[in-house]
Amino acid sequence: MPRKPKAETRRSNCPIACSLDLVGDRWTLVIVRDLLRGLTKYGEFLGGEEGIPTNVLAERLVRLEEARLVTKTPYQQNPVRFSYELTAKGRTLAPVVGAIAMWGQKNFPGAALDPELRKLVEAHANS
Amino acid sequence: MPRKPKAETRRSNCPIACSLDLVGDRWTLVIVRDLLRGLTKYGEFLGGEEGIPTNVLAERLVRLEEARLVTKTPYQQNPVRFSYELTAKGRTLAPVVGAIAMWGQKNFPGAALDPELRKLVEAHANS
DNA sequence: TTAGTCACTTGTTAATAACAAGTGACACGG
DNA sequence: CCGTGTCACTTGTTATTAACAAGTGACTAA
Repeated sequence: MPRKPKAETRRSNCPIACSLDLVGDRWTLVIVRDLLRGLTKYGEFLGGEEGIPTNVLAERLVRLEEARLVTKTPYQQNPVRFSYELTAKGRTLAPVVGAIAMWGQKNFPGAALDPELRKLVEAHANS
Repeated sequence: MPRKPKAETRRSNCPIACSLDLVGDRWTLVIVRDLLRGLTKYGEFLGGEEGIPTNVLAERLVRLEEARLVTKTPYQQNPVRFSYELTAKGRTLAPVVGAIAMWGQKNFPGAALDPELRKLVEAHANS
């Protein structure tokens, strides 16, 4: 069951399409949102109010790691436990998460952004 | 043929999660990209270099219409043909498409943004 | 009459997501 | 030492969605 042909075939040279092949799904950017908020542990992501399925979370984390947007480092031994953090490259996603957050706030009545996250996002937004 | 229960259940009140439920997939924002570029006809979207499957395109267009991001209007009779255009609300997606485009340009070597689109995106970006 | 275009729709199969349960390594309490 | 519990996953199974292929209806032009 070696599952890794991993063709890495771009469907086009458009930067939008390329980006969407990596982060264009319902879950990846909510994980990035949580990483921006400072969450680090598997169980913390799992416990979010959206209720991400565990296998989806595990798969996305390895994908983000492979793309060098996230690092996985042990924060304790016995038993070994890992913490996930955004790399510098991963943090450059903040403006896209911010733009989406702004758009969502305007267009979904009642939707409110975590204040901690809002500060982070406003640091990148200008207007 | 019961058409749609249409639960419209938000998985959370987070504006990011809400937005991703609407536009968080591999195709929706490439359609929006093409709309921003001024494409209007079904066949034009279908003919893009990414090669969107026709049933996916049809489904996304009704979804965008239902969300009032896109209007569908006949531009000729005999036979009737439609043109698709962004609404004012739809055009407010420009900053998120722009942020994604910028990110993709930085992170996918060789990816180049359509110049026409770049102008549009730079009008919304500041930095 | 025949061929062709456009904008879809309708299958059918392949891939992915969602849900449920299980696993291994350890810590702690009795 | 033994059972119970936690954490971070993995493995299966079913449901939903995407991809691919083909067909349809309303025309136009030859």
